[in-house]
Amino acid sequence: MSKPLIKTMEELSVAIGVSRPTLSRFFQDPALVKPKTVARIEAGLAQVEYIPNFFATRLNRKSTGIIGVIIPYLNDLFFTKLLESVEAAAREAGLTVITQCSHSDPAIEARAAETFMSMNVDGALVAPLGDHSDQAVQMRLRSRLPFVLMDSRPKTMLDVDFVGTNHLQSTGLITEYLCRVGPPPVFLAMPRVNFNAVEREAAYIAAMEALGFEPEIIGTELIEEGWHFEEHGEAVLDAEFGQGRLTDRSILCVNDRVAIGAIRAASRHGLVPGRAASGGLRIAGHDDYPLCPYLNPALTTVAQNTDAIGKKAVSRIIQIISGDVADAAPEVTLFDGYLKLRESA
Amino acid sequence: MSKPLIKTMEELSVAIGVSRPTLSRFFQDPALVKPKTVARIEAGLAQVEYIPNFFATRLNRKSTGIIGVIIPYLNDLFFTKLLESVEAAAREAGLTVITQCSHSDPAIEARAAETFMSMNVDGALVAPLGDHSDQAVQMRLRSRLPFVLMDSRPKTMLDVDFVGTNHLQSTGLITEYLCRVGPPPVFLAMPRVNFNAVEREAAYIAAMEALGFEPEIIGTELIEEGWHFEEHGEAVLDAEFGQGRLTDRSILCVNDRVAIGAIRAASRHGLVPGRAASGGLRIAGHDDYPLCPYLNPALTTVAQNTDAIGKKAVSRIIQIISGDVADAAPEVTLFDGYLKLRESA
DNA sequence: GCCAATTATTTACGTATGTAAAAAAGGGAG
DNA sequence: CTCCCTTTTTTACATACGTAAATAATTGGC
Repeated sequence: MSKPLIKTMEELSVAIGVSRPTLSRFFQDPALVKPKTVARIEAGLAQVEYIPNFFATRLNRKSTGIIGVIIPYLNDLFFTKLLESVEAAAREAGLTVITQCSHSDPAIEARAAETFMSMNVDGALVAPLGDHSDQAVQMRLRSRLPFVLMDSRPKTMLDVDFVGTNHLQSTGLITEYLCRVGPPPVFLAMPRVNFNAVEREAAYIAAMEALGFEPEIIGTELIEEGWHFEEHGEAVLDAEFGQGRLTDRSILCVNDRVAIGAIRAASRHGLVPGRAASGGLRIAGHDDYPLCPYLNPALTTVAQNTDAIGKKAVSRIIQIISGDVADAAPEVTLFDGYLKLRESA
Repeated sequence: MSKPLIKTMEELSVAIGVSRPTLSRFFQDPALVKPKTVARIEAGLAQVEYIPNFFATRLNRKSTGIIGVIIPYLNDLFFTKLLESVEAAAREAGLTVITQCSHSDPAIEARAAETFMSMNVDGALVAPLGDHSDQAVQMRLRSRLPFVLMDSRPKTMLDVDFVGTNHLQSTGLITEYLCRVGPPPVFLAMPRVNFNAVEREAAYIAAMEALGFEPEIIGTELIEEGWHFEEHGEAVLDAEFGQGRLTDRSILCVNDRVAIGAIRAASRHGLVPGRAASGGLRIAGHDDYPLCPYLNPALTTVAQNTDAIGKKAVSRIIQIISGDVADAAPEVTLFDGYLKLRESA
């Protein structure tokens, strides 16, 4: 039933009767070995169980064929979507991806970066934690190997390859939409610990001013330590609605998870946000979180093109790895968001 | 600004003036080296940039200190929650975790298993894909290294260490609850590609029969290729409600993501499921998906103790690794679910 | 069937670190 | 101050495989 287990290429070479280096070349690419020998090796391989040691191969090769990916949270479908896209693109390119999650902890994020350096990964793709990221470690990582930032970019790391969403465009788009179909929106922000959040806030202000409206921003103070997005959205609007405020306004949430909380707050106060709503309340989000179509009401939002972001991040890092970069000039790629009109606004 | 980069322990040893093996022991545990020498090494380390090579260390150590984790999907917060728990427990135990995602593809799952074997990981924690899993590869993995199954268990792998939820209890609990507060529930199942789904279905039947009710099951036929849970739930109930059926019944969904679709279908038909609902429609789920409290209505469900499952899986694999297992007898640990009464039922 | 050119295989060395056994250093008692 | 014992450090070898250069085998042309 179970084939004899062979641990090293050396053993395998005596078992099959081919030299070890030939086997090494076979495992890298069978085309490098004479077809007749290939057949002999494959016949032998069918008789035993052997897998080349991952560490030994990576230790010796010029290139490890690994790209390291760091994402900040796991409990957010936006990042898992992004990760799916990255993994798919990497797989297609024949790269192994090692993912590490920061779990909201700068120390863990820093250790992940060190792990990647110690692995001699071909390149690193990182979606940073935010303000709390240990930027010294990030810069060290960047200085040592091909490095592409994804999703959000610290103000102190502007001179870095980056792939993300054009928040000026995306937030502008939804702001304009909301202004077109109803009263100018209030912006439901969040504590300013996240670069994208701040950027969206700024984009909202710019769009409002361009349209001649007065920006109004709520929800920037931290309500409770250890908060989550949904909780935050619900808490802020619960307080507002409780005082009878904003019940007939348009509310643009900094992201969909906050909007989910916002919708919940609305329903707790007997309000039904919607385009044709009786009271005039509208709620919109940002990101196109996978569950948006299933909310009640279904959430109107701006989609981020996570698929394009992931693909581009991988293709860019491959480009840097292969060395055919025009200059030392970092490339910044921003994808446009697109409206997802549903029921809530 | 940037310290001189040192690539090998050898270089470091001449730079500091300590022998390489002493450095090796220092990096494994500074306590193995004389305090005076430790001070000298640390002083030297502060002057340069050096990180021991990940592959070289793992290649040589008796134990790699790595546990491999396989999860089936990334786009499901249940698994990300489980993964968070596993990573936290592993970190506490000083283990490095390498996670691979199957992306619903048995071939990828199989490759992940091979990667772990080629890494000589200390142990593997796997949440299998389901029917489609390549069980030969899994069994090979299991035969070669400490192996613990999480979340769901193929019928062909009963003789394996397993940590999961007691679905007989959890599904029984919610079934009984629904029977107590309203009409006996219909079970909204799904195509039988998932072991847990089948188990919950069976548990539902058992609970209903024990209570003297006739089980009713819907949604087992596949409606569309490439379906997702939410979509499935919505499609099945949309069809039912469209024909005027089930609108005043209790509906127990095989999991929360299906329930999310179910609630959506209800709302599209103007139905508001709830304990005090006018029409008598009730909807309940299983898992306590993180967004349940924010749905409209908030979803009543049975929570799986993902935290306990993750912790136990890690402690069990550590136990197997350290070799102090009573017998070759695999251990099966099932955690009870607990009711989360909210609004929908 | 023989020789040169080409391709395939092997020899020999390299990779960065772990580890057992041997050597050296240190520390305390007499 | 010396000797013995303990703790550190070093020497020497091991890990599993990649790779350039040298050697052997193969093929095609004559």
